[in-house]
Amino acid sequence: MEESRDVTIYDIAERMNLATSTISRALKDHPTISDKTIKKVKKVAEEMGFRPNILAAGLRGNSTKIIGVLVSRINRPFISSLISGIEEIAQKAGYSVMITQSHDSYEDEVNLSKALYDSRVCGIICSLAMDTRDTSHFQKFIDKNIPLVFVDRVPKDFDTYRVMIDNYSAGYKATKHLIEQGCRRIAHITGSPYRNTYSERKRGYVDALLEANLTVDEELIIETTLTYEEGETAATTLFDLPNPPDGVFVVNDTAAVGVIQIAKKRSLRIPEDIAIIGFNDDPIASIIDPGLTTISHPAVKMGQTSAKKILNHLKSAKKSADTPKKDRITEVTFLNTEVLVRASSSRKE
Amino acid sequence: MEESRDVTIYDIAERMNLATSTISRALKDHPTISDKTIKKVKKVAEEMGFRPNILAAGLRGNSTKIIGVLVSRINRPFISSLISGIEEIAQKAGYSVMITQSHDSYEDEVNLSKALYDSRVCGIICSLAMDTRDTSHFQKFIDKNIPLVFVDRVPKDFDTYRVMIDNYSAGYKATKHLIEQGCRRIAHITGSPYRNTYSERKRGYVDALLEANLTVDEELIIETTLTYEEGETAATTLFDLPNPPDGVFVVNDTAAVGVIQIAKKRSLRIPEDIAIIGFNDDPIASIIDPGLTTISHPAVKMGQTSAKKILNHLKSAKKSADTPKKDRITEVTFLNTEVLVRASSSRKE
DNA sequence: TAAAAACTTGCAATCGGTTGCGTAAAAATA
DNA sequence: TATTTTTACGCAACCGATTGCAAGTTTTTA
Repeated sequence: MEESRDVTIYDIAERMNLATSTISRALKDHPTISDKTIKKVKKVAEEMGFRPNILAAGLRGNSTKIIGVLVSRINRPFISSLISGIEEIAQKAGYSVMITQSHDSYEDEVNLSKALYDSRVCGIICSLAMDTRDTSHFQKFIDKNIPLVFVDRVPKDFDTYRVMIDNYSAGYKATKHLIEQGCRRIAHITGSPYRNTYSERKRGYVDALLEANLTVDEELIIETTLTYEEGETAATTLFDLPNPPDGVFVVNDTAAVGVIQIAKKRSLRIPEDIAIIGFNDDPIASIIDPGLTTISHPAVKMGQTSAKKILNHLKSAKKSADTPKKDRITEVTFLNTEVLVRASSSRKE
Repeated sequence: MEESRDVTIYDIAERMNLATSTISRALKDHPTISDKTIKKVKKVAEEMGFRPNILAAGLRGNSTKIIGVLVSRINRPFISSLISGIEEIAQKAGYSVMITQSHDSYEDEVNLSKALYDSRVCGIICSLAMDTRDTSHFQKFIDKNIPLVFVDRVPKDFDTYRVMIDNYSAGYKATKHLIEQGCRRIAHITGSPYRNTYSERKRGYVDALLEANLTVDEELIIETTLTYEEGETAATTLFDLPNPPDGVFVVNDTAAVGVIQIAKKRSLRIPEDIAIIGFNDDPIASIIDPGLTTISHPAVKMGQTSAKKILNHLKSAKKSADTPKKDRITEVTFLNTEVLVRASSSRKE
């Protein structure tokens, strides 16, 4: 078992009687190296099985080709699809992805942001933890001109890239759909009001109600952590009301499924007695019986878009290395959402 | 906007009139440094906001504190839970996780294994691509004594850590369960025979049939890529048979759900006409109606276990740096599986 | 043909911890 | 008090690629 040392540019330089600087430049098509030399170097490098030491390059340049990802939890349909999209784009461009999960804890988020920073990630994509209010721990990325993309769960007061859906409009559409199905007393099961995703959807919900001259009953608005169990609990509370709702807009499918199960257990007819709409279009939405009407949004595409923002930023930053434009970036990308009507809400043909 | 340079051990050394070597050693409790000095150095480092440059350390030691992960696809319930478990353990130990997905392509797997190797990961956890037959691209990790863990989809002829379930026994249990429910003609929808996960389950299936004196009908064994759609297709084929099955053992829940949907569409009674058992206990299994009987296995725990194998290996390797034990490692860890009986197969009270 | 311009390549410092080896200082032993 | 041991720390090379600047060579221009 030979401890064969990796071949370095020094080995190539020695073999070719050239300087390491020439090798280094030739390998990345530096314009001051002649085409002949470039070709020869590349050929020899190939022959010798040369693979550049990423760490050495990173140390020198004080940056890696790693995109950091910071999300609440990996094993959620939406998040894992998001990551899948990120990884796909990154991989194609020769970048790697480093994944971390905050478990929806602000404290973890702060620590992980530091860890990613220390890892010299070339960019970071983050979806905020449920209880994050202060986002100053991300400022260091801005200061170092490291591209930062907030995706889905974004802060409202941070000038940087944002990739998201129009939550207000989605909430409005969802609620309006229920109204169109004849619902007059629509409940709303939501998450932390600190997260734009939920506060905005709620805003859309409220506006849709008001527009239809329906009253907004605080009793019908329940704040939860959006688990399946909490969906069940919220549903129980709602159905036990003296004047129960005839429609529910739940901000994620997991909790919405909990609502369906309770409704079924109580022999409520869906959608006749209670129409239900969820959010995300998780796989279960199309599997459950009745099919869950939901708001679909392109998770994979959101990931891809986020990754592209990072890559583009890096590309243009390289070009304009001379022009030290340090303007604050405020680029918000909205991806489309769609009401996916299924049986849980279709009262009409 | 000050381009405040990061503080290095040089800065600390200068401030304290000590050598960088002393700082470096003090920060990691090297025994030759006095406790007084260690405390002082740590205090100053803390004050100055020192954060070690991972790349520099990695370059020198030719290794990082990154665990590489190579899986088929991230956005699958089983895989994302697996990764979640890995990340959790890694994070607690101060390690990072680099994720890549082969998309079930052998070629991608080869390239990604190289990329992870080049990234100087300190260990690698892999679940093989669907069509991987040759695993020699992993040999380089062994040669460099980089711990390699195969998880779930493992090769049969590679001496290294393996974390998996007893697929044979699981397949046997699943089939036997159907037999106990009175099924006499049990179909089997499986994946690539090159993957241990599927070939072993099939072996268990066959043995369970033989043991019960049931005939093994090749017509009832269908090989697929295990998507929802292929589950539907396979079900259609089976149900169209002149002598259709009265039970189906599907090696994943996704395809099993496809089977259920087709059965329902054809108004077959589940489980009276056709009993169905899946594999994985994906979230949909408990949501779908009827509930899908399935084989559960601890995805998160498999991830955790895999990560621990890596960490333990690194720990013991550090201790026995003098004892250059290079024996081939063949450590197989089996995690438990369980038949989760739900409505899709319970014919009896 | 001489001088200027353009093209190629080399030199050497740099990034920031890590570590083998040497040595000064303090403590233990003779 | 002299000598051996132990303790504590410093020196300097090292990991491998990158890059500003210098310098040599060739081509172009006057």
